[in-house]
Amino acid sequence: MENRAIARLLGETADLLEISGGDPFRIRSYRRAAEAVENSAEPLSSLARDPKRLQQIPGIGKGMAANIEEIEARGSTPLRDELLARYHPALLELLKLPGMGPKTVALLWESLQVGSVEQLEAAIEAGKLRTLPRFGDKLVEKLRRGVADYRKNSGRFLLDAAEEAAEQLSRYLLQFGGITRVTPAGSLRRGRETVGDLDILATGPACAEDTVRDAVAHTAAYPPIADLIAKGQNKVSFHLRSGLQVDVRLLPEASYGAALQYFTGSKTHNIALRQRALKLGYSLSEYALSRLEDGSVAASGGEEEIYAALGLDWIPPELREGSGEIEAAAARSLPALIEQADLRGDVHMHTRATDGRNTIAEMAEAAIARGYEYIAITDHSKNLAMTNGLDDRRALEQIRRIRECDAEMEGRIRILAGIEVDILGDGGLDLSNEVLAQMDVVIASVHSLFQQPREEMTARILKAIENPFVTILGHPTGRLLLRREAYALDLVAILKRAAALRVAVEHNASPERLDLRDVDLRLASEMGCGIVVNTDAHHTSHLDKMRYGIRQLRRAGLRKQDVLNTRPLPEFLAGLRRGS
DNA sequence: GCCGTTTTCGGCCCGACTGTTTTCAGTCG
Repeated sequence: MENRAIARLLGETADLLEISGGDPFRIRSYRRAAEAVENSAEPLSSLARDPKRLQQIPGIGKGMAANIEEIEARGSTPLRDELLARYHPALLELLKLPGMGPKTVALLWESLQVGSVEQLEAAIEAGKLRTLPRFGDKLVEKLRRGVADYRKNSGRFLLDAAEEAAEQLSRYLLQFGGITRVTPAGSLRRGRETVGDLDILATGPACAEDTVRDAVAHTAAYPPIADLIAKGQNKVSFHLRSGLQVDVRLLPEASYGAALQYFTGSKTHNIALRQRALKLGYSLSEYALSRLEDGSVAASGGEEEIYAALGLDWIPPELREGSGEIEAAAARSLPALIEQADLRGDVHMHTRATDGRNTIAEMAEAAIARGYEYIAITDHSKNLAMTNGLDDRRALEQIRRIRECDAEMEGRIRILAGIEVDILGDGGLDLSNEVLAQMDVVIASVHSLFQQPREEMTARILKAIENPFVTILGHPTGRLLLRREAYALDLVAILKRAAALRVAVEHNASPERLDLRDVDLRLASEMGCGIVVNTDAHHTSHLDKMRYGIRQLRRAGLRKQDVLNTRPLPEFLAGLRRGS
């Protein structure tokens, strides 16, 4: 079973346990285990036979290792079976409604036999909720709205949409005299591919205790607000019209570092950090790191000083997922993560020859403006007819135009000739080897393989990448690989053979499609498969999306040397040949 | 259920907001 599926079962058990009123600490240990499993770089299915190795994962002890083994063996645990016999699985959906926690779910179930979103809706309409203790008009109304919102959108937002919303809100907040700094925190700062809600931190003289009231009022008056969820002393929560939930905190300068640390999360990271603080005689809150003995402040203004006071190197937000980063920071062994400035080239982009918007020269100029030393023009091959894909003849013509344009650049940038070739149903390619041999970069993608029997896909991908001219395994293969369970792909076999795996930035992806997982990038790197990050730009402006790809690599803990297109051109090209 | 410079028992992160209450429970991040 895939790690993610195991994690889901453990998390589900935690939810059910919570509804049943179980021991909070036992619940927490299931949650911790779920996160540990999800973040594990190694597939647990390979570890499950060896309890000793399972137990080396922090948060997994003897009992949890046994649970995981049983999940691997038969898909559930005795505790989970018992809980599911008592509670309907649809109860778990109820937990997703705002204002609905385990206690309320249990109450609704036990007193009204309400066990699903549908039944809750019916109970609200029938006025049954008002008979329960603690259920006033406001709570019932909140649940009614919650059900409506749940039906409307239960998804997360793409990083770039969240970033855009954050920038707009920042501009508005900064108009208010005395708000001097606005910083996005939460999963946006951690660079998650999708963002569930937006955490925004604001500070400045206006956020001091005696004046914050006006700043809060200004925040709550933000025009795009669809509905206000909460307004407190220094916190405002609301939904934007897009449905994105935003939490704004207005805090005095003195506690900005502690607040930024706190609101950046992740939750797991923060819990681990607080435990460490306690051991060292401190207490950490969103206001300060303070000494337990007398409550005096040890650090609060900046993140660096807080981490330093706890004996840690500053931890980049992308690594704050509670997966060993604190231990690494204590041992001074955090990786020096790749930076955008390390990149020397973007090697996947389209032009007007197929479905791009710009010419070769325009793409090259845009790349020069972004400081690149080389690019590759990689239009589609003929199998993607709807994009006007290139056949052998047009591909040769395109190579000639690229070479010509490259010469005209007079060394300002190198333009490589490339192609995004399709892996056909039988594992063959839709351009001839004679043409592929003249390309500098051949990205093999799997558009048409989706139609094929799933159990044969591994063999077909392997056959395709055996072609000596194929240099990068590309889109949407990456996503396919990640859903290896669903598509029955042998990820390890493929990564062992592939020269390089492309990490693409999907400029037009939906949240469901954008699910490249950090662990797979690490795994690919460990298997000796090169990593290439590129944008798949169809327009010059798409080149700016590279920053999202960089965030993904950073979250996977990758360094400059792990990524091929940080290298000078000759070494980049050499890196595309497996084993060299 | 996990974990150990508090080490095999007895701990386990912290604070704010809301609604329905008059001292607090539940939810949330």
